[in-house]
Amino acid sequence: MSWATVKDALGGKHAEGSTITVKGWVRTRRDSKAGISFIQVNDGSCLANLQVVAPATLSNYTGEVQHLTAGCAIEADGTLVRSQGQGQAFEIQASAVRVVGLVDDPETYPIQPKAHSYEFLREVAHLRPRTNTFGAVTRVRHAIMQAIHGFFDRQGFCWVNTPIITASDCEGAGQLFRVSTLDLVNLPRTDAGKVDFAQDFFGKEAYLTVSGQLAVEAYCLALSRVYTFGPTFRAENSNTPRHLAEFWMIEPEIAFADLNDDANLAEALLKSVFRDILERCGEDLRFFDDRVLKGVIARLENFVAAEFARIDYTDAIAILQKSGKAFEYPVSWGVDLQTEHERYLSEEHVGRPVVVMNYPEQIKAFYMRMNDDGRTVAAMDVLAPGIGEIIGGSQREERLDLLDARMVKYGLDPQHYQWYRDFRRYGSVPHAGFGLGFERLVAYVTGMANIRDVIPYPRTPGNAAF
RNA sequence: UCCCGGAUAGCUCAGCGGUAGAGCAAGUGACUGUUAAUCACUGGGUCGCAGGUUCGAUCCCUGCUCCGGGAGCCA
Repeated sequence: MSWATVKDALGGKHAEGSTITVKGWVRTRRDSKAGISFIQVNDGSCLANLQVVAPATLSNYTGEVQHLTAGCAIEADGTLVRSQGQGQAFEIQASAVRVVGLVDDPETYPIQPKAHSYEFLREVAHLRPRTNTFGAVTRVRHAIMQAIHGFFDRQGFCWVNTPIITASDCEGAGQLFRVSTLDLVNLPRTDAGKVDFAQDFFGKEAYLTVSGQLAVEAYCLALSRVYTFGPTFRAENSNTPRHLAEFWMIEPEIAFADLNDDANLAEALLKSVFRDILERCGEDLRFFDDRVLKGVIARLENFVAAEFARIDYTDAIAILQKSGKAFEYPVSWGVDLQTEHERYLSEEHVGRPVVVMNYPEQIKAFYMRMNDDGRTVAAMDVLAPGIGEIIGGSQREERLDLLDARMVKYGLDPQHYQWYRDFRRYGSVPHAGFGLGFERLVAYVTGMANIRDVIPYPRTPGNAAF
């Protein structure tokens, strides 16, 4: 590109005194009757704005420059100079300011130079990337994605693109979105009166994926180290700051590995990503620390520095029972841990990330590996202070007879999982993996409290706007 | 889905049984190498929707819609 980014202009990538062009959107304009206007320009390349100093001698000064308002798109040519004012090292002494796109009606332009509520900004999700917060979220989200791919690449993993449309009638987790081309108001019927899915696009019932795990296990048992990273869909009526109907999930799967290897991988991944972000996203993180959540940087630094605690579910239950806390949900062996229990364990009892391992088999999915005690499975959850469950994973049941037994116990027909059972028939090996909710990770890194504000266009029950 | 809370100007909010206010934003002017500049003036509202009570409802009551917080489900 033949013009300079704001990031490069402020970051010393262009020589002082050189003539450059910048292009971006006006954040604010201040006029001085001494004969100049100050235009804060942002192009999203970084958090900071570039101050364009426009002299009254410009031919379009009174006609255009003095009518610039927040949101207008401009190009400015000028000399990069040290700023005479406080607040920025460099600025542009403009020789020309061209208006590329004006704001039709400044009074109703939603993004004003003031604090907006997140709730309001969700209603203008197409314009909120123009705010400091959403610009920073977008850059950090990108950097996290790069950091994840970078980590796996260095570790010899292959990124496997598992299907988004699936015909597996039970992937194990959550309500499914149906995918169909049938005419809903005139459904084809079988003689028995049932909907005739044989006439549907795929010749059978199909859904959006709730997990790529079963599909990626096939590649794990050939390439040893693989992961999926893609959109995931859950049709649950969840209305919380931690749930989306459409979100992105990372699911690594490793062969010749047990639950401890799995926990080691989870710890290494998270720490590697946080280290990268601390190193790469300093300006944006300082903004989050200052304006969004005090202490978010220290939280990341502590996360990187501390060893994860690891406790058995059975021990966790004992700890909770001895805590003396009056929990809303009573604790006993066999119950799933509630949010309040997870918070106590990670925030109060150990004060750092904790991996809870080996859960009762009846509260976990059919594919998890039965432990030798006959009553727990090799499952783990990673609980982080301040966000709760961020990772859920397990060692997979690699023994066919035990897998079949668990399927039957869950009311699943092994006939429907022949391809999945094949892995256990042909060169089966111990393997393990986990699921990491990408938006929960972004929320944790940025300190944003609501997951709807770390994805560009959130999909939640009753809301698929934009 | 359950429990709480909310909906008043473009935005953030205050207010009151007698047909509405502030700050910011916008427009105009003054002033100034300014930093979410400052000052003055101006325009801007079916007080979420539908019923009910009342002489009169933005205010009280009922229903609905939407939003937020907490919980469940989970990543």
